[in-house]
Amino acid sequence: MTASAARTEPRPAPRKRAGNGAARPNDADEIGLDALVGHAGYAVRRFQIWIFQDFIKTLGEVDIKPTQYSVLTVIGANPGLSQMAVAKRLGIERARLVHLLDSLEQRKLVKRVKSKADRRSHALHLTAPGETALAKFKRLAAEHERHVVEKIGKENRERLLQILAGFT
Amino acid sequence: MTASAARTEPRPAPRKRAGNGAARPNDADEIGLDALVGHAGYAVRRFQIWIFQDFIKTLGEVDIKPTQYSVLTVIGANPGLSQMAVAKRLGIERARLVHLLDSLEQRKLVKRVKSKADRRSHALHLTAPGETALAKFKRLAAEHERHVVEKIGKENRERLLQILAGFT
DNA sequence: TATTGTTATACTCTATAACTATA
DNA sequence: TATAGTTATAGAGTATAACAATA
Repeated sequence: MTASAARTEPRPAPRKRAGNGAARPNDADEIGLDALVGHAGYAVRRFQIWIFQDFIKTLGEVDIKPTQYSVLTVIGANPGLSQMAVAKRLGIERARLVHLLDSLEQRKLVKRVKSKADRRSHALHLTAPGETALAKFKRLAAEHERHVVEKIGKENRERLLQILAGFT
Repeated sequence: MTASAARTEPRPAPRKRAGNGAARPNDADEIGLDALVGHAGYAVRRFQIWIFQDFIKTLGEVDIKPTQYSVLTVIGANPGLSQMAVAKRLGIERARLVHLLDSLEQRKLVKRVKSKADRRSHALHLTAPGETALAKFKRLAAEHERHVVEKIGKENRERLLQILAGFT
């Protein structure tokens, strides 16, 4: 066992407070998380909420959410993709992608082109204004990414990306 | 610049495919993510989805979701907490906690006790069967945590917990 | 028969607002 | 006035199922 021993096992609850009239920690941030501190999922979820909130705020002026950004980015880098291909790649339900694309198409950022090879499917492309807009979104997203660096540090962000590289 | 240089800046899109009749990557996993690979939020979100799915599956036999587990754990470690205190500590809307507690109370895992100090608030406690059940949930959660280790490795999980320790 | 895009439904989660009873 | 718990509503997000057009 190293100094940073595995904390996979449930550890004894930190001194339970008396449930009686004694001062209970209803007030401050002295409420113990107990086993939660040993669960990666808890920290990851809280971090994910923080990071999405910052993304939404930073790209608020252009009204682009993380999922919309991911769809635009993938279409921009792979013009002609079908809706199924985008949905599978990003782990979005194809039924949901329909509504996402409806919105992006109404905003004239994306266009659905009827595929000649397979007339069931649509080839997805950015419009000319869509290309311009995406460039701006990427600049704002880079600004958001700098907020992440400010929050957890440059090296920690690098490590995080390396650790999670498998979850493409 | 080190070998693992910062990838905060938007990088040139990897060779765009021809949008014409050439083979488009609608089929395989050769679809480039472009700028998304440089965003911590994307990897974190994908990982968070994976980890929650594994948690839900691993604790499926006892029908406990991550949020329910977090509520039970915090009440177990801090008996007598008010609903507001739990909601604030875990970042849950107090309106939503009402329904979560309704469900947990119906399952006889938690009880709401009228507080004598402040008759507006409820002191939250685990029931006796709730204590027993939580012990089992913690064992299953530890099993889930071992799946995380299998997925990303023991050291990487440790590093992740350290990096995200601030997001309590 | 199977697949693509679509529509529809239901359930969860999030975000608000308003109400009540207490403080 | 303000707060704790509750109720209600609307909007995302997720999970399904079913349908039309096409393969």
